[in-house]
Amino acid sequence: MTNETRPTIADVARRAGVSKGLVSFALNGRAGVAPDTRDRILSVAAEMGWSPSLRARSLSVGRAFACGLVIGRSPDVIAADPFFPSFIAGVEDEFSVSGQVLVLAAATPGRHEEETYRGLAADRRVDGVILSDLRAGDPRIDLVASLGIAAVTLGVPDVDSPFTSVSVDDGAGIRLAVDHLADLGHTDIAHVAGPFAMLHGRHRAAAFEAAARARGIHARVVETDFSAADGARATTALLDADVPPTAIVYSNDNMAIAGLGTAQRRGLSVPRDLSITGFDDTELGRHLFPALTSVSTDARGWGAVAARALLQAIAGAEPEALVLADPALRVRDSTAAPNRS
Amino acid sequence: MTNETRPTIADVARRAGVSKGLVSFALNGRAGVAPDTRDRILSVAAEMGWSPSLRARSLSVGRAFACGLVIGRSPDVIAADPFFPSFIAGVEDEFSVSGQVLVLAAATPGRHEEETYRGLAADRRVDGVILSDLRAGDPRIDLVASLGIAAVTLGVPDVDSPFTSVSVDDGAGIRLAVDHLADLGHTDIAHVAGPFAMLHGRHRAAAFEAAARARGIHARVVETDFSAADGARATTALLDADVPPTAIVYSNDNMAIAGLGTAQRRGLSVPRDLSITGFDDTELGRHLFPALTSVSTDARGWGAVAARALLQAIAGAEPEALVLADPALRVRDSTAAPNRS
DNA sequence: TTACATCACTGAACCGGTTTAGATCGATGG
DNA sequence: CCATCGATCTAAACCGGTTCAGTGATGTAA
Repeated sequence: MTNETRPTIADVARRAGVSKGLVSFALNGRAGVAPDTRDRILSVAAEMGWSPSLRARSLSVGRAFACGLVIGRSPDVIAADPFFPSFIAGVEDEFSVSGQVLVLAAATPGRHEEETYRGLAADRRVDGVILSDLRAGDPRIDLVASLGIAAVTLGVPDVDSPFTSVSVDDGAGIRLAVDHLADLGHTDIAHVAGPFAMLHGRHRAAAFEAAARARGIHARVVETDFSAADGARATTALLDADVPPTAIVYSNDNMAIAGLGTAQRRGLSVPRDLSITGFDDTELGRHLFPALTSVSTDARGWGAVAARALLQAIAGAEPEALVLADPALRVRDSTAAPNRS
Repeated sequence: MTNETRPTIADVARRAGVSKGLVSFALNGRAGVAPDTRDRILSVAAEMGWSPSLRARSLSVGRAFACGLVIGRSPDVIAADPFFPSFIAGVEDEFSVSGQVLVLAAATPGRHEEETYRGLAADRRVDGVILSDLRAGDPRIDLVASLGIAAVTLGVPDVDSPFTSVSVDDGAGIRLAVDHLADLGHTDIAHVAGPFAMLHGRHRAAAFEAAARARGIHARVVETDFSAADGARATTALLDADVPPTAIVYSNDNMAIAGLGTAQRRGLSVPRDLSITGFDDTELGRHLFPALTSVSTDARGWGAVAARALLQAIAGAEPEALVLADPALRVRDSTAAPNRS
């Protein structure tokens, strides 16, 4: 147990022989403090091991020094998705150097998302939030705006938004995959998409159809909820078709892995009988047999940029539209020329 | 934008014609308030849409109403591990009903863990922390104790600890896997273990060796860092042996999946040539080919129990040692009798 | 020499709650 | 009839910072 009474600003002021206010000025580097006085104050503070109470600061300046991330997917789907951990690591890269902290809230099905945001705002727990998994006509934009807290959206919303957006052209990633398969000679490709209710699910599907059209390829799309189970189901449905596709572009690695298992279970050989591409480029995909061709995005970098943008928004910066570098395609062993036997 | 001036306790007091103190008493359900006065105060408060400022409360009662979880693994390893998301969902199950909030901090290699804890404590950001991934002689126990914040450990530390521990006998899970394989006729089983520096990695390895000894089985253990890459490397090493094992017990699903890919890449058929078991029972494992036999633990339930225990510890409860239900083995298609050809 | 800035600093109000010491008042009891 | 008591309520201190108006002292220009 440490001695419970930490020094306060008043202790420092007394010891340095100045007023509380001056200590505050010295600490915050504000003008109007003589250089040698400042040094004396700071050294006394250091000597006493004083650091300002965040709670008191928080009350007087009216900021929480914290930002929130509400995750709206079900735990199972998050658990299988490598995006959030990497993204969060990126956010921390930024926050840890700026004294901010990340508050995580999970809005599981039982606990509705809106209350979670309202709760965070009612308590003024956070100065801003990161809105992920943007949906079509996402009600959270207006909700968060009306709650009066800052925000950054991951992706460009399809409704008017007063917030900075940070996005990746994941359609470009899908196009890379389609072009790669077309170059290999595939003419019948399917896309196992994420939920159309989510903007990125919808964007990727649209990019897929556009890329396929551009290459004169027969395209079909199956919608899923992003889970491995649904990825497997979609794969089964595609392979059950009268004339199944010769390649499948999945919208995440997790479903691609489940799809690979599904194809193999039916006796198909990948990539001989079916080519497969993933999205996320997870470490795991590299160790499958065959190693998964996948679209690589920089989730961690995304997190860092989003965090930085959010801090600027909290500081009052004008909203802007940030776009990250395009994803890249990592070609491995799960794609090959179609088997024309 | 909402009107920025939210009502304060003084507004409510004025409108209800009482003093600030009495509003506080009424709100916190303390004795000494006449029933009808209390009702009047509460209805005025509700009518004005007042909720107490968490910041002010935090300053005056000296609590943060938040708990921390510091994740010490590298983002890649976390990304592949379904434990944390599920665990966090469980923590949220508990926190969301008790007005607590979870502060997540990632101590990535660049940013040392100790500073992260010190930072959280220096700012009094959190009232308690959850210590996960316990290590041998874990220095965090003493550190956190000296920092004067409450804590709960996931697993029983091997050093004296003033904190409540919440644990699962994951050794029991490993034993189930070994017994299952022994029952199938395997006499030479390997274990791809987690880092021995982590207590659960060590425990599972010890349980493996004990279970193997009990069944008269030739046992070998390879240590890894829990990553898919290391799981693949360990598998390669095992299969390169003069006489390779006929079954491998992995200490997480992620490595088991990488191991499966590695075996298949060498032309081995699972389970005919090699039986494989995982640990975590991830959704993905069910959709592999072959579907993965795995040890199932209740990470979400663990999170809920740990959260509850931490709240009690913050409230001043005596430390105790909580043990959750034993894990179960989900037998699927990646295990079979050894091929004695 | 006077007027006026400027600089360094103090004192007090303020953020919005909680908590404690005491005031008021009707009821009880001897 | 007066002392005591408990219930109800108020006023003010307190948590630990930030911020702002104002005070002296010093320097500079007229």
